[in-house]
Amino acid sequence: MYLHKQVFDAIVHAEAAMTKIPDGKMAEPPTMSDVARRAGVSAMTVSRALKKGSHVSKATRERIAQAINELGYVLDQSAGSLSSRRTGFVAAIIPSINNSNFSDTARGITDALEGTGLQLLLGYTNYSVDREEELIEAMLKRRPEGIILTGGSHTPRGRRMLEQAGIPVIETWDRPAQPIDKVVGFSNGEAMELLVKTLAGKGYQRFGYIGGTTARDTRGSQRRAGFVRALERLGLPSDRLISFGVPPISMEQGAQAVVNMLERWPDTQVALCVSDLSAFGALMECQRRGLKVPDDIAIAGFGDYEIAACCHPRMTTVNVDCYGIGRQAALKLTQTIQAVSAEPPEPITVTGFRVVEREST
Amino acid sequence: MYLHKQVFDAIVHAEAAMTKIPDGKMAEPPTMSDVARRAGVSAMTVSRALKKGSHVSKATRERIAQAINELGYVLDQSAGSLSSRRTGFVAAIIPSINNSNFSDTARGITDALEGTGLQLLLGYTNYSVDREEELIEAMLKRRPEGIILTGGSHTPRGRRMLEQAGIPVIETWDRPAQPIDKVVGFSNGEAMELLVKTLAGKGYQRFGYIGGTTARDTRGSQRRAGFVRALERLGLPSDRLISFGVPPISMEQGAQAVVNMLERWPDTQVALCVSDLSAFGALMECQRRGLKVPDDIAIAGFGDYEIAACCHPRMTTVNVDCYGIGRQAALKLTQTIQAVSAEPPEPITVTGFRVVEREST
DNA sequence: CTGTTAGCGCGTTCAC
DNA sequence: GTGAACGCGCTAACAG
Repeated sequence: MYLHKQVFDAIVHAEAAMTKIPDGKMAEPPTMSDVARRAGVSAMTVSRALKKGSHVSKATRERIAQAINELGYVLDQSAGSLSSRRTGFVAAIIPSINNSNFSDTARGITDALEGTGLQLLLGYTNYSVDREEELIEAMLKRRPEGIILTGGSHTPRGRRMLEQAGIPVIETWDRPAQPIDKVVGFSNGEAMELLVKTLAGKGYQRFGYIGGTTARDTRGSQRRAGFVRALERLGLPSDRLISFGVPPISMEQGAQAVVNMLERWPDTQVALCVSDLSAFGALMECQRRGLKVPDDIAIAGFGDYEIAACCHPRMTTVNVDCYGIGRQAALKLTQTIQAVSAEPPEPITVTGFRVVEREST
Repeated sequence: MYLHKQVFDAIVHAEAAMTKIPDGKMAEPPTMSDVARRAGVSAMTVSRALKKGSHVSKATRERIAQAINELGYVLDQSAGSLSSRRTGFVAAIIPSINNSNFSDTARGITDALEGTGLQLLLGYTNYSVDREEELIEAMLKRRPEGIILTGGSHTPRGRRMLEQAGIPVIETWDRPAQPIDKVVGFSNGEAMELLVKTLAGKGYQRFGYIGGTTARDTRGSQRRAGFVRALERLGLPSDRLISFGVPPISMEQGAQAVVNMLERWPDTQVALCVSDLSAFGALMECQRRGLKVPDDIAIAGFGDYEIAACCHPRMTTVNVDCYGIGRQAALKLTQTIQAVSAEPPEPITVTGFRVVEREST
């Protein structure tokens, strides 16, 4: 599959560099030495010219720039990292990329990394801890300078790899009982408790809960636990729980679940859903069936997705600082990396949440 | 920031490897030689044992496995790639991760890469070609074995880097006039034309279009062009065009745009939107204003997002094979990589689309 | 089945 | 301001 370097070099230097070789195969990219030769300097000088803040005379810098241009040279960073012992990227693992809560977190990470010389390498697990373990290993093989995880549940082997990786580890979106290293998150249970209390304060008494199978979605099961806890404290019944399939939870599942709930407990006053997406599905299904929301049944979600602010009626939900979680996680990461020279950051940052009351309750 | 390797080694080998050094700094990860020493073999044998399909005796394989376990060793793939000249990953650049159309494509890529030994490295541009150029460079610095792009519009420099990278390049979600290399996509213009024709066939005559500022969203502007073209062919007016801000287009923008449209052209019969998300925003806004959809005004979207099938009334839209685009792009990529030994794939694959008629029209 | 040698492309380090 | 030697951690190639 690969030609010998020498063979390539012969061709590359005979033809113009970096064009297609006659038989259709691709040429090898030029190296720093190729650039150096063309510019009449040493490779070291090219390396310096490519790094900002290093002293190279204007004249040679320009000759090098021209050579780079002519050859279409792109630095081989993997070779550079080997030598400098810095790979220049951090890994982040999120459950799903198609979920604006988590992609907002990714955006927060990206933004906070801006200007640090660190790049984000993103992976997604589809809510599977086994897939997470695979990803952790695949990431660590590339030697990230830090790693950001979603949640505090990992396989034993995944956890062990993280502990031994010798890099900062930030767990987010949760408050793990036994953090691996640093944490940026909030209690999903408390957030759901707050929602229940807020709605109970408005007079609702018969609450139902719609969520996914608990085993697979840690944050979802914490929200459910918070739901039950809050109702128990209020002395209200807490047994109206509908579970549907595994995450990623779909809108359609919310639609089916609310039907299920109204069949079993027709006098339910308010349905709380594990996320705005299932809440939206429930809301639309109610409308389809001619039920008035919130008069016939109230509905609330979790996450404050765009859809919650835009649907009709607008959805009551819990806003969590997705973007801020990402920003602060990345910040804590870079601070930890620089901790040799500066003060190490706090091990735990608790992020806020708040109930957003809208028309659906 | 970093200690000398020697210093680390001294500490690491004095203490147990890979634990925190007393003062809180992290230890360097163990190397293959560390594992080899502990297992009483050469580094090369460790390398072989780590690679499936290579012949290492059961006894030594087990000793190595134990040493790896005890040390918590994880292969340094970046060093390996330098030597083997294979990085084991492909790059994909999509406009937004928080968009189920594109994340479905990413999922298709991931799935098609399964078992090939190739990993996906994902980047997102926020619909900016400048950001795309940055990403292309950042990706190429890590030497991907192939690259998958969204759309056919790139900066001149981005295009040049891609042409010279010496790796397969797949442009997707579009049919570029001058492809860089291979293409997996469809004509966004034709797809929108088909939607217009289908709805005209149902008797609609006064069409409006809601989309983003055209300069920034190539696929959006192609859809708009298709809209205009189809109406001209049908001899119907094609001047009812509402443009709102830059992508990513939000639901809220769709809501504002439909209001705008109904103020300017109150007798509009059907509003076509650049995507289901803006169409949904428009739909909800109409309901808020007491307009009946589709009786007072019909609405259609583009993309067949989950929300289109779930909202009330359900949304007419154009289904495009997002997942299939990803699958086929990755397939074409791996086929091209292996093309030295096998048949090279077709340069262009055209993917399908179809109108999904629902209740909103 | 296993070891040795060499070198991947670059940055560190030191010398000039 | 510039260059030469060396090594990062690993694997290809060859030898045994």
